[in-house]
Amino acid sequence: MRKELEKNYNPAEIEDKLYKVWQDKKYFHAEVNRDKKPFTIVMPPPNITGQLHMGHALDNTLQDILTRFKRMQGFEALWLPGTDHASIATEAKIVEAMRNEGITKEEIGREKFLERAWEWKKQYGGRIVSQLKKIGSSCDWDRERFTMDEGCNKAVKEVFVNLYNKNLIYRGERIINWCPKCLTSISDAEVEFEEQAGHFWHLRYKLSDGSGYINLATTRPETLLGDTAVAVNPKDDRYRDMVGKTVILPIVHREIPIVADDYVEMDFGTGVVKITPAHDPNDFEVGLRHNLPVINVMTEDARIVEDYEKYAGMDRYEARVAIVKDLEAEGALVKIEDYSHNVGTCYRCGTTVEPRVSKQWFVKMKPLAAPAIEAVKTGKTKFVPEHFDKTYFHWLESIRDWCISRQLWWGHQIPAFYCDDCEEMVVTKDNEAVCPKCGKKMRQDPDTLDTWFSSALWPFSTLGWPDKTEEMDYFYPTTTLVTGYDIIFFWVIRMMFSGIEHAGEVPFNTVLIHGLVRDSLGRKMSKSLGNGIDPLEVIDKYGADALRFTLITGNAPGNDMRFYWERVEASRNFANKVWNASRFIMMNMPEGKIEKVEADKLTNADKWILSKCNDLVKDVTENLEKYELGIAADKIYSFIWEEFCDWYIEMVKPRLYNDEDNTKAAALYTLNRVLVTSLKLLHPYMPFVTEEIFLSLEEEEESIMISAWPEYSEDMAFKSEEESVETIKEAVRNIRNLRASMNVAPSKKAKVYVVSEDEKIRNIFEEGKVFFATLSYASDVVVQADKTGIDEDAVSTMIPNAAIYIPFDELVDIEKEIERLTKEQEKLTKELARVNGMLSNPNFVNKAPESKLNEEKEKQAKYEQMMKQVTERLEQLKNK
RNA sequence: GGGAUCUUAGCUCAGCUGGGAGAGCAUCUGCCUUACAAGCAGAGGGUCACAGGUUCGAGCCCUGUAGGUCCCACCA
Repeated sequence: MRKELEKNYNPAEIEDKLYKVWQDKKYFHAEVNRDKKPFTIVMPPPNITGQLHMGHALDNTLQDILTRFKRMQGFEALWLPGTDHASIATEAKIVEAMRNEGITKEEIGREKFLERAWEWKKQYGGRIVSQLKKIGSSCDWDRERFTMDEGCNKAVKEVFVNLYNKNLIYRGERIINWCPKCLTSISDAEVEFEEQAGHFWHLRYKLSDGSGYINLATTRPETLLGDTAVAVNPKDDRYRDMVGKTVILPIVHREIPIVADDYVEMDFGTGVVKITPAHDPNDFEVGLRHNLPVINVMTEDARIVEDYEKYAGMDRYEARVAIVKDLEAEGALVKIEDYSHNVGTCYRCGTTVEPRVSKQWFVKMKPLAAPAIEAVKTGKTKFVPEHFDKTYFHWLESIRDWCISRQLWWGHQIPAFYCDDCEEMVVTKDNEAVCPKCGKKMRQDPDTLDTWFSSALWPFSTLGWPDKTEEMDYFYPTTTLVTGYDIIFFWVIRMMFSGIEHAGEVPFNTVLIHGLVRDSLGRKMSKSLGNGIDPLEVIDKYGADALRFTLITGNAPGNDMRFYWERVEASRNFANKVWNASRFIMMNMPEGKIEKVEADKLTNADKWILSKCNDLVKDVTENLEKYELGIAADKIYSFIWEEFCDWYIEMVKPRLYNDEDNTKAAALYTLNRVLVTSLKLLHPYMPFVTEEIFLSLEEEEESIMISAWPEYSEDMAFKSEEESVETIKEAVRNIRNLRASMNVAPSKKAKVYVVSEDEKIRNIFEEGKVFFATLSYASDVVVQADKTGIDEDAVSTMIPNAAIYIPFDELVDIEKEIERLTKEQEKLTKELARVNGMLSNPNFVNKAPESKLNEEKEKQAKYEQMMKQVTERLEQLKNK
């Protein structure tokens, strides 16, 4: 007995249940299977501290659609999930939690801190995973990984040592971006610039020889403590004589040189720059060129160092106020101007970055970047949409060395060891090292690696690399990477050069880029604005299928989208539509298996929808293969709703309700076949509702998600039947239109005459009489070759090669009828003018492709014929 | 300063290799027609930002202009 479905689709009741079955039956699991082709996606690992947001929902829906599609197509589809340790973000959260308890990480020490961190991971790492399951992600949880698990750890050490041995990793004292709040270095990519309102303090420095002053301006007067020079442009005539002289630095009263350097722009400000090598990356470079001393004036947390007694311990902004005041007192302050400029901030905490000179580890980027550029240039890896490759190239071409060491505890500790006695350094995969010179046990570098160092290895570290595993051999390179454009720099680029360098091949063939999900006003969803919409709330209210469908329709790849509840509602309505169509079909379905009906037993209507469905299969498959997920979804939507529900199901009703009808079996077969095919095509998008229906409908099948993807079949292409039914649809539409414009109630049925000299047309209407009658509210349909017996006052409408008359007697208003037909005539006149214009243009006739030419000729014939009909009818009415 | 991208119906957006402008929502008019009112049948609504060019033909390709968004960049 087939299960009866509820009147409305209720996602909440079935989603978790279905997901559990899928998981228990291991449908998500992939194994090396040499009989099948692999399809691989590695999931961008969400942070363990994170909670599911719309970005994850979109990202994972895209991946799930591709995975489910390929799995059904017969690929060994592996979607490998995992989480990221997110060093800075996680450490910051733990430190904060500890602060609330009144303890610091230094107090409990590294070991105890890491214990706590792992505890935290255990507690919260699972949260995001369970949330990913709520949206239906069909990833292989048996292969779930973590960027700090044993395997990843091994890969990280391997990579570090390899790069070090190739001289592609080095340690050095450089100026780096320092976050005074997170108390760690961060990479260039982790600095976000924001426009801030500030000031320009115009200062004047006295020349040591007493010959005058030099004026300059600065946005950071507090760094003056660390100034070691003043610079001008060598071509600047105004200052040429001063180069080589010295000035007295106000407040500090240190004597510093005036140097000439190209870096200085002559026409900006006074053309003079104060040089603070320790606190500005450009100044640092100038300092190197001129051998200037580097004077660090700030502590790790951006307070003034003890050397400057008066300001010692002051925060950089307090010191600014104090120093400006003292400059004024000294007569060195000329004026203060409002000025807004770009300030670098920490992408994690938003604190203004303090450039700082310190000893850090770096990856030498140029040699690694070159092959990564090449791989995209030669098409080994393609971006979708393509234009994102420009972003990729630009970044890689102008890349600077990557600072990878972090002054944090949570992360991969750098595998470098130092001897405290002889300063010897060893880089090794071993967990301990002994000094090769003095035999003493060495001390490991306390720093950890940038989170992105380990995520860069994700596509192969998760497959067992550096070991030569079967998985690595079979699933690598992965097929597709799905991610947002906002992390191309952080992640995609680093995976690319890492994959090429270490695994010997690009990590993925295609990078599918998507945009951001914004709120309905187009703003970024953020915690501080409080405008974020929780995907779980959406799922709760409307179901995961509705959320998924909303996220991938109505938007082109790579573009941002706005989130509207109305759109979710529309998606939910669609799920409900599918549900109800299925419910209707099941209500009419007899017990037992549906027998296949051969083509010669099918009606035109059956063949029409089967043929349309066949085309849909082809289109959707092609679109999915080209990553046009939104287009494919639109096609499925309009096929199911418009063609199948609004037309075919309505056409077929009289046959179902009449047990005498000898085409009933054909109708049932067709309904079933089209429904099952549509469900399969829809399944990657709406996995839950399709599965629930499929299981009630196809009792002998195990699950839609492991059923075979439909394939286009020549046997199901019925082009002439398609045309026949389209002709009848045209007639139906005209009649409905007519009735609506005349305000005829649907309950009022009327006789409909179809008049055509064309026998073929008459046959079409005879064949489709049953459904044509229902759809056009006809009490009776009469098909004939001429107008014999038709009331002169009948209303009429034309379709190509046929006229339709409805004798509405009392309702007919001849004047209005003439008016209506005149409008139709005008319309046809316009169409004819267009098509005649084209066909009488010799350039068009000579140059246009033949198919286009024929198309237009057919239209011309059609319009001429209709014109003739309309004109005749008008004559007739006017002569009355 | 450089680059990317966008400008299409009242709103939010589709529109694949150039061949008669589409969807959802909103609006208007009828319908409780035994799958669905989360529905059905209809209707209105667009100089495809602007100006040139290529082409038989341009929303789509090229050039320029205006406006918006985003990314990158060391003008203190």
